[in-house]
Amino acid sequence: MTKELLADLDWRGLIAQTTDRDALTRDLESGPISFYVGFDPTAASLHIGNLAVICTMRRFQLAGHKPIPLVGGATGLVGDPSGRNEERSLNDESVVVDWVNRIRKQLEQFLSFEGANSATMANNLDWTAPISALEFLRDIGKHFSVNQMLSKDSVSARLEGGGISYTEFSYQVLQALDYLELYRRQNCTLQMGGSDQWGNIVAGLDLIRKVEGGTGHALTIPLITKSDGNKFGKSVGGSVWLDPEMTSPYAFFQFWIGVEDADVEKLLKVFSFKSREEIEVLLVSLKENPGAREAHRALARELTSLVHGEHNAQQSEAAAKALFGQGELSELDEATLQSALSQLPRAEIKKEEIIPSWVDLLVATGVVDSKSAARRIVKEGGAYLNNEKISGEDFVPSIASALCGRFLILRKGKRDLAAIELI
RNA sequence: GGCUGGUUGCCCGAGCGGCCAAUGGGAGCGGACUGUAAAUCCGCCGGCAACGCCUUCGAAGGUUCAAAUCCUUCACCAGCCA
Repeated sequence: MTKELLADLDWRGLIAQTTDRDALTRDLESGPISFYVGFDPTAASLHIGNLAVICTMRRFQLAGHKPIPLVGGATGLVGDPSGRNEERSLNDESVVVDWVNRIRKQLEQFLSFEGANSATMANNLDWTAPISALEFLRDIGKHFSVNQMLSKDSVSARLEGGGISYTEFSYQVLQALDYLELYRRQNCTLQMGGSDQWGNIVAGLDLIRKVEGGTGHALTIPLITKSDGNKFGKSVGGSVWLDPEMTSPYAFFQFWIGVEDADVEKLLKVFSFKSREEIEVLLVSLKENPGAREAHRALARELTSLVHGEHNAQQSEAAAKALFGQGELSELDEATLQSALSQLPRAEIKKEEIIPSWVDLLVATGVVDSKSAARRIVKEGGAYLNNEKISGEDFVPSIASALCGRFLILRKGKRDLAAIELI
């Protein structure tokens, strides 16, 4: 077992809080342990916000430990009050089932399911669904003191503010039960999560102690914030998703490229699997030659590759190069153009139909969500066709302007691109 | 269970019968400057067949020529009392 695991995590700023640090260090060094991280299906995809803890899981596995990614088929039906000041609205069961499957697939790509310390997928619905309400109250509920439950940050914050339903109030019990079950079934002795999960994790430890007389560990990682204090991971259209259908590999790549200088160091440490030495080299470059943006590029490359695969990462970078470059778009050959454009939001129109206005075309690609917004862009001087500024709200591209006879490249502002293909 | 106050656009938060698509701040978007960065400055920021029309101010009804603003019922929240 690598002894430096926790030290490395420290250096990366990935440890917010742990239970007895010495005991944890000892256990981690004395052999592989099983650890779990839960992900609730609150959307059809995981997003960048989940990535920090996913990467941390991966680091543990690379260090020889055995990950148990848990998808919350049960907890997702209830709703975690942590970090929210309002009650969630419940999602349909069928929707949650669908989301569970999608998220499970996404998690699989970050971990290895082979070898001595292969990962094991878990779903808390497996042990939660069979329990009757009475069993739950008698066997599990009895171990919880409402006084303690009320004092948890996640609950007390809600008592001050938006209130909390009995359903969400019970959430911590379910999560505690998860830890207990995994402790029993797989000798899982560590649960990790975002710092907002501390209370829930500790509830699990208490339960393990009361029911089994056992001990385990808790480790939380900090919430990743931007240098301006805002929540990290929001982009043009909202969250940056891991699902390529929801956030294209190109958009994903662009997200990292566009990160503020002040955040690069933190992001490299949190997300990159490069060694400390390699990261330090990049940081020197960032400091001495910021305009070259080498650190940004390395970050974007590595993460796009991790999430979307090497091929998509290269494609995205090539697309950015081709489309952003100072060179003439008309000089790009058809193959390059086509693969670059395949990364962009796009729409198709039939050649024999009348070509709609630039405004209509932009709306068709989904880059903006109303014609008003598109018109505004034109009026404000942020509208381009094939990298040439256009003016006039009624501007209609000509067929002759199509690159290679079939592509129109729309641009909104400095860096928001979309493609139209004439078919 | 009673009383009082609250529910406004992505978020916070003004408005308390017509001048309200609704002040202000934040976020976001466009422009200038740059390095596809930050800071700064300027502009925009419900929708549409667009000097007009349509849909928004918790939900449903009602009063009025006219309601986010008044009344009724419902839902949720907060505080005080029981």
